[in-house]
Amino acid sequence: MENNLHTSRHSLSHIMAKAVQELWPGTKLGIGPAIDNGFYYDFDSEHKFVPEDLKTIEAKMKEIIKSREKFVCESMSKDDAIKLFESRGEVYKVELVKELEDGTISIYRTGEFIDLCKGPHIEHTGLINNFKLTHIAGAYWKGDEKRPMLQRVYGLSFENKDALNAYIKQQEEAAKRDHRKLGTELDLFSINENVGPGLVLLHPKGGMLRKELEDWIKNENIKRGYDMVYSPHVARLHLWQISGHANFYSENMFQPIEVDEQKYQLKPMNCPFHIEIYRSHLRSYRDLPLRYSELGTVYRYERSGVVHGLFRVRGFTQDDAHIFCTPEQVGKEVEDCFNFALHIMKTFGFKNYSVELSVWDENKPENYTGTKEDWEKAQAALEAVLNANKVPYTVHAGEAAFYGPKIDIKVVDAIGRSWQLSTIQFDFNLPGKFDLEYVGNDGKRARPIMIHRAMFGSIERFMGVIIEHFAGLFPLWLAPVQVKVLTLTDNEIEYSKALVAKMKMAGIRAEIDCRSEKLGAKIREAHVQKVPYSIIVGSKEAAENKITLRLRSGTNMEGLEVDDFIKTLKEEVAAFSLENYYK
RNA sequence: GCCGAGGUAGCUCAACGGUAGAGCAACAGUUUUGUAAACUGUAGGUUGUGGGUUCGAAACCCAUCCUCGGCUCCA
Repeated sequence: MENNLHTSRHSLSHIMAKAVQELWPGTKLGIGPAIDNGFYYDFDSEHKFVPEDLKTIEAKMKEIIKSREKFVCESMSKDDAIKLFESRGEVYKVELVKELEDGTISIYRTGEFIDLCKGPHIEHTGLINNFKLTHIAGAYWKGDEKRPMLQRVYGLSFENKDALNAYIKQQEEAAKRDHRKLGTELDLFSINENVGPGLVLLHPKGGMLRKELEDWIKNENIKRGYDMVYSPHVARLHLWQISGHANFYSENMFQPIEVDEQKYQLKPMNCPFHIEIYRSHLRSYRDLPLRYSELGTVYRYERSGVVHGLFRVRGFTQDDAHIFCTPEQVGKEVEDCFNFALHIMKTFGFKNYSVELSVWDENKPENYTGTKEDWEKAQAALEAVLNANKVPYTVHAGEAAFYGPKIDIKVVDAIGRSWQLSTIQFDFNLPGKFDLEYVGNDGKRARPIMIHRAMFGSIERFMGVIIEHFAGLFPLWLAPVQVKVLTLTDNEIEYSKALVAKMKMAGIRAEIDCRSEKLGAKIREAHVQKVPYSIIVGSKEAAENKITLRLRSGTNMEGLEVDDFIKTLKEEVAAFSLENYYK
């Protein structure tokens, strides 16, 4: 069934291309594959597609579908294929054919329409039963920004109309948990035009969420033997020249600023600072491994079209750490980092994540520092950890950092895009650049190995991901407001204020809602703001010195002792638990 | 950065060449409420910004900034 769907999606892309060429003769074809939810085709056309064209194309496609035209496969020699596509002006197809290995080439005809294609296809166009064109976007030919930009038309297609509608419905539901939308609704953060693109303002509730995350990760670091360090946001450009960032990373850096005729650079990474701390003493093998951690705020110049909510910003804080160790220690250190990352996935309840091993592109050594031998050794070391832990992973060539290979963990956002969180990176560039040393047990100087790692990745991105993951319904320990006390009348204000004060003293984030609104309105507001627990106080509660608890689900628990409630709440918080999450 | 679509009140949107409006939120008053929105009123905008066209511009043109969907790139 899955294969059939893939085939019919691919056939749809042919039908769309045929429709477009009939509507706008002279349109050249790029590529047109089936994708996860449908299909697309890239066109080079003098006609600039506008959204209204989608309806026109759809109508034309429906005609083609009605005509039940056959998909006919033909084989021919490479030379004949080149001649055929040249005669039709299909320059992109000619380029594709030329890249194919010598031998027989297959093409598919649908009436007059011809496409280079290895198939398979459905038998005839009449077998298509549903599709919907969704949007137009630009896409570089062969994904290369130096090549022409083609116009890509996307379409959706599923087994049947119900499945298509279900998909559209699901996307609409997913959009409701978009962190940018929830960020405004729950008053967590804003990104303001005066401040600048990609620069985040955390409002009090977002600030509290971040504080909880920071406390948690600092604790986890300390438990695992990390030291905490702090470093400045700028440093002399000289530092970045030593590290190589000024050469290999300059495209991603803000322009230097001049102070007292010296150039200073806003930091895009924290590594050089931690290295300078390492260099502040002569180190012994007995000192290693040294693990320096910092919530380091970095600034990167991101091109204007790529910033995206909290996911891709220009100023962000990494839960960064650098581990300096001997070659013998490196395997265990990488493994510990990897398990740390898995611990995060578990604590926050992520089940849908993927592990990637990012290695260099050996055809482009000029983009990297280090020798071939370095790279192969390091990649083998990372691979060994993944294999030993029996983790499924994929290898991505050319996605390594310029200074070394890495293990990345990615999670999927509300609408299916995947974002990198944890990263564990090998570095054989910086120890050499900064001439790092330690004294071995033989009394000789040796070069330490350096590992960069971030577990959340960046706190901003991580916050964005958990906002979507929990759809704003944070587990108790993360909820910016944990308890809202709702008064029934003004007579209960005094008792309620005392309750709030008592909870605050116990370390619970409680607020009062004593507006002159009806109880229903206060409950609604607390619900919309996704507060985990509400306490309702009327004359009965105040007289008996008790509380009525209302859970997020709507369940009520009457006649509770305040002290008991505080105790249970504190236990739930301390457990960092997702157990009570759905109650 | 590139292709395309957009920026109107705090939020969601309307008006689309002829006096900028609505709902929610905010604020004030009234109401004192028992489980998902009380009532009345008030205030809030050089329509992103800067130019231009026009008797007249939120609307048309140019530039620029920002946002969104992709591409490319990344934590």
